[in-house]
Amino acid sequence: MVEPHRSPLNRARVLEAAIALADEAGPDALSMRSLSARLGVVPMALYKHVADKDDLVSGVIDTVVSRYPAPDAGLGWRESVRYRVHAARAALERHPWLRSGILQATRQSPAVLAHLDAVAGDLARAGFSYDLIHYGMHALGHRVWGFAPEAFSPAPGAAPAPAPDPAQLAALAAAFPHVASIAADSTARNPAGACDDDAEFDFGLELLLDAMERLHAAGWVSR
Amino acid sequence: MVEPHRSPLNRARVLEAAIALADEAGPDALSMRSLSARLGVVPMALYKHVADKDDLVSGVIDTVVSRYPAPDAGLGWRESVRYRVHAARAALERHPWLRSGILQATRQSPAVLAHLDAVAGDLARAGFSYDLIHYGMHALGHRVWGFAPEAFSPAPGAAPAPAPDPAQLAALAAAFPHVASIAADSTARNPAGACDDDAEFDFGLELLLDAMERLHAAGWVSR
DNA sequence: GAGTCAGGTGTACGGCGTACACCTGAGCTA
DNA sequence: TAGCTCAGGTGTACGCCGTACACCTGACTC
Repeated sequence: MVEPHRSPLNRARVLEAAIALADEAGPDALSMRSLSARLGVVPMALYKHVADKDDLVSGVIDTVVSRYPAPDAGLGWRESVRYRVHAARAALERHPWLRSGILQATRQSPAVLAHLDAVAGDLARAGFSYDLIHYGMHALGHRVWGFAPEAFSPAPGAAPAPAPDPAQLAALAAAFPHVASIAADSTARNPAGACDDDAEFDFGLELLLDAMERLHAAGWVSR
Repeated sequence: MVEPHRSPLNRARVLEAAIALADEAGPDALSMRSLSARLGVVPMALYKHVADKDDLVSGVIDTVVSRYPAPDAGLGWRESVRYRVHAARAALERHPWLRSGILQATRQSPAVLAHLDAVAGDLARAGFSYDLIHYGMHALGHRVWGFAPEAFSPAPGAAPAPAPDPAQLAALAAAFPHVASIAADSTARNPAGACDDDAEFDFGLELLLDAMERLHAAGWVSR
């Protein structure tokens, strides 16, 4: 019945399959049941390799983050941090579900810690105080993972603008004039209509790096 | 059998009960079934007042956000924005589940739009260009909702440090020296040990407001 | 007095994570 | 060689979830 000598599962193969499944079908499709089906195995078999669902997604995050490339050693702190953040952003583009995974996983993972440690190390080597590094990284927030903390569209995979009829749209513009003006200004500048995600992301990133540079030079101390 | 003339449900009462339930038992306990039980009604009855679960949580968010107080009209743009952001933060403290709700809800809500519009309005009245307002609010990100985009502990309600044994801790410190140094520096400054969330939040907020002020004065334009 | 209809009911389906008992076969030891 | 251990896969079951669909009921209208 069983394939002769089907090599036994292990954690790495489970995680790899989970990544592939999420890539193909999105984060919601990553269930213990569908994953086990993909591996030709019964759902409970996964629990021999993974403590629970949370451990699974933490492991997936860990696997992906552990593959972030490292910047050249010779780079300045700013280029180095930027490189790491953009590397995270690039991974996010290849695995859009990563965002929800990072938001969902609760177990701390070595690779995740290593990424944070590396960013902190870039700053420490440049002479930043750990006090400033600490506060600065909190200010950076999710940006160190390559995505901005969006206040607008919480779910980036949701319905893409349900074609609002003009009357409704006019009412909206009247009720929320400033939001409407932002939209108008934005489409005037970029007729394609959508936000320029990359530009906005880099705007925020450089803003914060600038600020940290200035505070470092000024000998900032907390409180 | 039924209570005589039990007043019929309506959307507002459903949302109010949902808020109370979330306050008492957390966001995970807010299910259609438990909510209906609380209202003495069968689960499907809720669907007469709410389109689906997502509509429920969107409605809850809308209700809470619509109660954010408004700053005095005479305030400067900076005080006004700060007031709104801190008002959101205060609401978050009263309803910790709000964070997960905001992250989870996908339907756009009038109150949410109004909050964003109000912040944008504060800036617009001070003469900021909509271009800068747009980019600036993206940089602010979730901070306009009163919570920082945490890169460290994704789930603020999770296990509170599982008392790691010293050997393990030393190994961690060796593997992640910069993270360890940050922790050491932080506990040296604040023997209580924990991060000073408020100080970190305000640090990031003021950083961004400073930057926006400077860019505005310099006549910044995107691209 | 018949019709409409808002609002509450009951049943059911298909999904989820996972506890628990069990089986199986390879590898070791006596 | 007989028996043991034990890692790894199985099968069944439970309790939860959101919600589709058909139904009932009682108030209000023409």
